[in-house]
Amino acid sequence: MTQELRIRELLTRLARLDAAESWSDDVNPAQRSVLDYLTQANRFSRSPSHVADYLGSTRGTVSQTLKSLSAKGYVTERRSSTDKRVVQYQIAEKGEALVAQPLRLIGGIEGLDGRQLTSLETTLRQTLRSILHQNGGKPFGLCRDCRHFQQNESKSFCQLLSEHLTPQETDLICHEQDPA
Amino acid sequence: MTQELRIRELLTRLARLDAAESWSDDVNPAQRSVLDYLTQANRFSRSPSHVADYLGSTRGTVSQTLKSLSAKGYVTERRSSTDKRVVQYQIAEKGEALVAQPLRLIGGIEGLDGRQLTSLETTLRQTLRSILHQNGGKPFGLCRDCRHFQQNESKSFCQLLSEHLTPQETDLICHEQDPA
DNA sequence: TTCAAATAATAGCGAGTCGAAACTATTGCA
DNA sequence: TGCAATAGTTTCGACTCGCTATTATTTGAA
Repeated sequence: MTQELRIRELLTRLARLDAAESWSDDVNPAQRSVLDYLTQANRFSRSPSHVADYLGSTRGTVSQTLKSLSAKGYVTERRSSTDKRVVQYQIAEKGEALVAQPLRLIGGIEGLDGRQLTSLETTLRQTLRSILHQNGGKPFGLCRDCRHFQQNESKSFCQLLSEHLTPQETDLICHEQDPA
Repeated sequence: MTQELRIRELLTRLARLDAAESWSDDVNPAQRSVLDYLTQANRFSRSPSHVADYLGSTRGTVSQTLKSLSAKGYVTERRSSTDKRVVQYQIAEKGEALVAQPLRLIGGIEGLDGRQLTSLETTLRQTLRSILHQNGGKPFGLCRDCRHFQQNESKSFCQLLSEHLTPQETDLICHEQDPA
């Protein structure tokens, strides 16, 4: 048993325990992951395709998950006016309340000291980048770390989409993000 | 967004990408997790109950998963002679071959340097221990790290189960393990 | 010794995931 | 204008998951 295999085991086991716990009354782990993503993604990145790309899933599966969440009132959906094919999802209050609930994994992570936390985040992020590179996947990084991000006198702008950005939006995930 | 939440996201996202990839022709991620566990667990720890405890799942679910794996020839099952209620599963050659296949997550982890690897393993293990403690769960540690483990002149013995152990067995997971 | 409680495994239910493939509606480009 | 690409949905079959019985078997206490 190599160290790499042991680490994979640890990683998947932690995630599994977290998933087992993240069941709530009527939201399963996959649905919760979608809610987690929606709270972090900007308004250009909340369609079924983007969620599917982010989660390594398929449009079909995510479409069903979003429909189910919508039916239960955790998200709201709206057809885009500019491109009538796309549907923009938005987390509802009920969804935000659920995401805010604490989980044991968080509790476990909180037991680590500051140096360990920073080191852990760096290492995991590096691993993720490497996997995404192998997959040819998008990085889904933050708006403000993007090549197309522009800031003038506290006003932010996306050059790619030609859109103005509110201050909060610069800290959200964008599906078009291309690290600067 | 706190650092703890970001780390949870990273962890679950890595696991999800790994799961998405770990589909093979006819084995899904949950089934693969069971196979992974069976390759690491000793002969006292391979019943549906133990697998369920380890994976944070339920006996019902695991029972079906094992039946399915058995039907496809990845594991073999045998009724215990001492306690006729228990079923002992055993990984088959076909199962071992599948588990040995490399995954992208492993590739990503391999990109880390030695210090990072060790630090990552330590930190994840510490987090896991903390979560299990909150859950009241069993640690599922290795035989040789157990309170009931005894070694005399290269002969190993489990005091709890009054069983002799082969050298290989001392490096396997035991459901009764109680850290020394 | 006997009999009830505990334990191990399994079965059935309903909602939902998952990948894959088929299908509809739009958009964009040549 | 027309046809390929794209976004989303739907359907299919196998399976997971929590839940609630149900059946063996074992254990422990009267």
